[in-house]
Amino acid sequence: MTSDRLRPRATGRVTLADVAQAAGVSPITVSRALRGERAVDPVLVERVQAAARTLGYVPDPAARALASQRSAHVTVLIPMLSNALFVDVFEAVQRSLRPAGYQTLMGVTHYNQDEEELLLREQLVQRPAGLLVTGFERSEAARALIAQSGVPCVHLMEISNAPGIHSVGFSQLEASAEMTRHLLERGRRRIAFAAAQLDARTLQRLDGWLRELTAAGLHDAALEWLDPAPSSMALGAQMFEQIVREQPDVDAIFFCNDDLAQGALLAALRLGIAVPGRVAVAGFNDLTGSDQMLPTLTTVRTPRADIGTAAARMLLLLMQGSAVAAPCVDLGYALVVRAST
Amino acid sequence: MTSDRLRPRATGRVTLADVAQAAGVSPITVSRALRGERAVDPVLVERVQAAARTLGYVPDPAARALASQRSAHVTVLIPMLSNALFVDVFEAVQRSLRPAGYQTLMGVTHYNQDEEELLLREQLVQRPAGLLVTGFERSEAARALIAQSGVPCVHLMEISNAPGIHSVGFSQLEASAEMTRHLLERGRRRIAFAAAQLDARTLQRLDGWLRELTAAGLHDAALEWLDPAPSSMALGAQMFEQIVREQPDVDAIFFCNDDLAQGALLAALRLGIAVPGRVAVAGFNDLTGSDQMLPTLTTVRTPRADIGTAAARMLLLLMQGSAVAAPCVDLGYALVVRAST
DNA sequence: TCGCCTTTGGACAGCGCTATCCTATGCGAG
DNA sequence: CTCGCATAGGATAGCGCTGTCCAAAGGCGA
Repeated sequence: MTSDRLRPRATGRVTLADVAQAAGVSPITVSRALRGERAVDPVLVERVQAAARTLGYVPDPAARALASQRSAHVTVLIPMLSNALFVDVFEAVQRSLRPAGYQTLMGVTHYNQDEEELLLREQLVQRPAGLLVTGFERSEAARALIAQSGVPCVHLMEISNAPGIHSVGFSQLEASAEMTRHLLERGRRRIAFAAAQLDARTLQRLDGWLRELTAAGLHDAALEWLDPAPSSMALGAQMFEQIVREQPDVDAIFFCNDDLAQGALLAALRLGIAVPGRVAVAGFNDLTGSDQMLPTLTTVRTPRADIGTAAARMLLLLMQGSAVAAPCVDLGYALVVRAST
Repeated sequence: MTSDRLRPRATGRVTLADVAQAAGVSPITVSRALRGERAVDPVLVERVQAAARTLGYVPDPAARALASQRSAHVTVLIPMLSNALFVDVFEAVQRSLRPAGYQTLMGVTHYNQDEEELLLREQLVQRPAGLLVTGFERSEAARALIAQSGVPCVHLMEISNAPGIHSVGFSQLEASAEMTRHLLERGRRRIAFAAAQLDARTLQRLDGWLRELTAAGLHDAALEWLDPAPSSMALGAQMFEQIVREQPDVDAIFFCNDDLAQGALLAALRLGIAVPGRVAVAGFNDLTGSDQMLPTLTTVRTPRADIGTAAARMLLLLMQGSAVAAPCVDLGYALVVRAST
């Protein structure tokens, strides 16, 4: 006979031991049968599952975490919630992870490395089962924390072929280069690049634009407009006004995010500046509303929901210890040509 | 002497016992000193804190949850992430709860009662320290789950004076009524109400509009435009076109959310319909971009960040067992009159 | 001075689960 | 027929912390 108690738990909770008693097996067998861990006689599995169902047994995550030294939590670190981009990624992640029994915890770094490091420290203490982080730009200490923790980690948004690194994203640089080529093909020659929130991805987009303009022999430092402030429609409007005022010969502006571009389109309407007649406007990410603007906004559709889904799938594999066939998944992007160019 | 082990833990983790040994006290004293629980000699507290700092001790949340039967998690249930409204509430909540040592877990119900009930079930198993839910509209079973769990719960967005209920929000009905009165004062007589995503709050806004129009003797069922689809700029544009086509004498449209109203303003531009000349347009929530529209959008500013902050503060009190002076906090709203009316 | 009550430290016994080791059984090879 | 090995169930011992009870020390009124 097993050693499980006969008296009910003080807490009133249905425990493994209760199920074990009902099924006439030992608690450890219940544990194994329910988790599908090790081989258990199918007949017993059936009996255990029936007992668990009858008693309404639900495993206690805290006890499980304590005994096994790992939780069923996945921490997702994203830069900002006000950018719909990351909200979409997060929701896709959660949608994939929840059915697999994982809780998703969101940490917002506000584009701040110190804050990210602190969040990482706080989260790793909880022994998350997995980690999802945005991009590769972080402090040395943060990098070390991740590596030392041994927690499986997948990087979002950008891609890298570095050994041991798992990433799901697309080439920000190539996406930006493609948009720049599109503007060149439309005959634009004075193509400005306007960016806010100067994080790593923004700068990669800057590089893509730079590469193409340089290749075409059309680069001019006066065409670079970088503002470290957070991205917003208001800022886009303001940048647009400034650019057309200070560089009247500009015939296209490539904004590094759609919210800036949307603000710019509205500013153009206010100022009576013809788009794309006098100046073409392009955005990035294909956010909500870009297809409603006047004119509709040409942009780059980025696969943010797919990134979330694929990253979650990869993390699931890593968490169960499986090998990942392709540790670097490039989901690409799509140029969406609308009326603004 | 105490019974703490001398050999290091197998996991290599610094435990309470290690701190106890270093400080020369029993583990339970360390526990109490660190939590500020019960009275502990200030001298010992000092010594324990020093030892903990030196050893880099961090409490294990799983062990704590198992022993105390409650976690340091707070679950926030919101309807939708695509509505910036809830994202803002959530961020404010997290910002207030994190410094207090609580983890925030977000559950998205997609405006679906079954999904909410399932989420609640999943979450309550984890014995969260607190619960934040949106509004009062939920299944009987969900209500019972919350009540039986004994987990402190604060309701967001709407307010109620019902006994035992804790809520932070504002009167959706009064806010809507105020906007309707504003339109009436502007001389509008055929004021349509256009809503999507027909949840409880939307319907309260409908009631506010209805009350004022009825009071003014101007109600007409043909002015009600309700669409159960999710709210979006595209839908707003579509509704605008339909309304002006089917009810050409409409001289104002009050949209129940800013994204709809923004879409409507853009549709008006496309169609060459003068706003507010031929028809005034009003929104609700004062979302990003409403101040950038052409014309800028008249709307109701709702205190979403404040709701998150105040709700978190109230929950913190409830979680520590304190009495809450005012269980129903009305944070009000502000009519923001801009150019579209 | 005695007895009672308050204050504060500690021992003990779990919380509910799983990692680890051990044992019993069955089967094929030699 | 024996040995070795694979398979599957179980006993044991925690994981790291806190709730509960107990005991020792100190304070104070009668």
